[in-house]
Amino acid sequence: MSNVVNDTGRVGDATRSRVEAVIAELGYRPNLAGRQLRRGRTNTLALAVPWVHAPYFSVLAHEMIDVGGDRGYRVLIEETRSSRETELEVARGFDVQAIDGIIFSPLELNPAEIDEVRGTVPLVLLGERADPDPARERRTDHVSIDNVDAAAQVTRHLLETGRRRLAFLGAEPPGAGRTGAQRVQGFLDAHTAAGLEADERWVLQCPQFSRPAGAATVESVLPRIDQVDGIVCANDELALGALYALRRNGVRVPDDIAVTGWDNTEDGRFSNPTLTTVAPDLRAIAETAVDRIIAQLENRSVEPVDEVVPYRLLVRESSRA
Amino acid sequence: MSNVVNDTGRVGDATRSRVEAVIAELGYRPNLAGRQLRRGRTNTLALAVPWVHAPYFSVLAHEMIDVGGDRGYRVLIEETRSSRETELEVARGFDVQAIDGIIFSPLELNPAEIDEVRGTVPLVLLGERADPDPARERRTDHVSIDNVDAAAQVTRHLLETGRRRLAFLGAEPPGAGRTGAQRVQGFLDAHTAAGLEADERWVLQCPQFSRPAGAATVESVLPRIDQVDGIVCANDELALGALYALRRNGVRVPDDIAVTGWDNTEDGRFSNPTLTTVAPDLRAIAETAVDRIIAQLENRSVEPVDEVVPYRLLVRESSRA
DNA sequence: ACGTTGCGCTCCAACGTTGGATCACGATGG
DNA sequence: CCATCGTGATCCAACGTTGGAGCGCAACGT
Repeated sequence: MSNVVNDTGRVGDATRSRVEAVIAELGYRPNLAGRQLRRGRTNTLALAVPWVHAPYFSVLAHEMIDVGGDRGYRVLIEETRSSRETELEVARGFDVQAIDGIIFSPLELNPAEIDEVRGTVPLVLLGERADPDPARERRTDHVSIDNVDAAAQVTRHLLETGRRRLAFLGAEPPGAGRTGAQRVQGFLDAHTAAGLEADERWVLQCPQFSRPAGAATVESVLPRIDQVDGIVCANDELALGALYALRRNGVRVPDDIAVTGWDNTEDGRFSNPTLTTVAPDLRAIAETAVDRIIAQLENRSVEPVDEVVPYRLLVRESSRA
Repeated sequence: MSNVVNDTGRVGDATRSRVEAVIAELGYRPNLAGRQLRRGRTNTLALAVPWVHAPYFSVLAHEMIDVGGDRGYRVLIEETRSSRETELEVARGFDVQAIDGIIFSPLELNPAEIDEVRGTVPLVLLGERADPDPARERRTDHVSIDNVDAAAQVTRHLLETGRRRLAFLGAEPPGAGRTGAQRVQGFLDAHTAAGLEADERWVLQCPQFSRPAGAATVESVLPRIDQVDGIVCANDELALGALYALRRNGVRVPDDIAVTGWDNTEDGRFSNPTLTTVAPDLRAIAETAVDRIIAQLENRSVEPVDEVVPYRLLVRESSRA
């Protein structure tokens, strides 16, 4: 019977059609638990992200589900809620047997910490590239765009269109390897390359990468906002929050201040003004990540890789000269 | 041993701690497949939505995951991609044994069609209320806000603030019980109640409830856009698309035309102008839905219910007088 | 001293699937 | 006519968990 369902073994034509008839008649569906128990595989991948409802992650989830489906895998979404505890659970390979592999977009943990606790479950990290200690040998697959490079390119774009006093919104302390830190690095690099010096007082941190946080941070520097003529934001949500706060206070974008985002979320494509942004190739990220998991499952290429996928700079109204 | 893990049966203190020590030492985690096979339960619910990346559904998913987690259930997301085929699979109770219950937000199927094909898996429908044949006996649980009532309230709000020639964006043919149809109904009801007559030529359909679709539909009626002074949209995304198209063409919101949305997505809270919207109580929807599934699982109250959860009208800039 | 009670430990079948091992049978070759 | 071979059907153990059945033992009552 399993030979008919899975088309294995030697089965005669007569028996085959007889079995098929019964299957159709009873509406038989193989029990996944039994199958899993026997096979030891679930054909299920987990995608662990901080929040499903963040625009970037919801689109990422959509792409992963799509790509996973193409490859014969169900993808289930796990929310870490930016909790260190939950992220550690994920890195350890939570719920091991129920899942064939984990695609993990960490927020609180850096690659070194993940390498330290990770088990044997196939794991691919998204979104971080820099490491606290770059010399350290990586043990885990990794997929992302070149954050430093992309941030430098946005910054150069603003400098080249005549903006001179730039702020950065969504910075994070260097050394921990967080996303915000890498993007700040590119921001600073671009200044140096242009023979300019970035003003450290305008490298601003935000409690989260959300619209309310972006708006609140801009509000807090409003008294001296006329000192800057451009704001590079670590993501679209911060940028949209910034746009909101600026508009509320009569600052015109892009006339008085240019604003750029990151992620190419749909909100930024339809916002007023439309948002200049860094557009990572999400499809490529999803495909690369899923394929790496499959490679690990098949024991091919045990060597951890560090895949860099393309991105594009999309210039829109918010940074017009 | 299972007696220790699950705290069942009679176990002495000595044995208990001895077993616990071994569990800790080996890092034992119960195998879910084995457990499921034995127990016949998975403690997993499926949430089936058209798209994960639509803002409304991504927030809904977030709430479901949260509420499900509180109740001891993992929630996994299924994308139907607005495919009739996939929706039928879901209604039939796809992947039965792997899932304890399904929370289903249908797009293409109406309640009657779902009742017809549904199996025995606990099922709760979201978002639709009207039925092609209201006299028909419902067989499936149902949770939503009162769409007709809410649409009437938005429309009344516009009429009361002096708007007189209103359009509706995102209509759907009546009779099929689709969301858009119910909201149009409320729109028409409010006109009648106010002793006015809605202009049928301004009841506009859209291919999808998305920003691009909203923008495209507004573009298509631009030549005669000065005939209206208010647009009630079937959701926030359509409304944001409309705002975009209007702005591109020099129509001022709310000065020339008022625009309202539906869903209270974050995009509408930070858009320019901010968007008047109908805010369904998502938390209540999630809690009610999950609790109904659990009730069905426990065989309590086999009677299908039709729960109506609260909503609020949030008036923002886009409909100011 | 023996029977009874009940606590707590050990044992084992069953959940459904799978695929190798085993077995039955007809065909072919010597 | 018997031995061999190949085809295809059937059988069964194993995956890990669970909870009831069964059993040993100590405490208690008579």
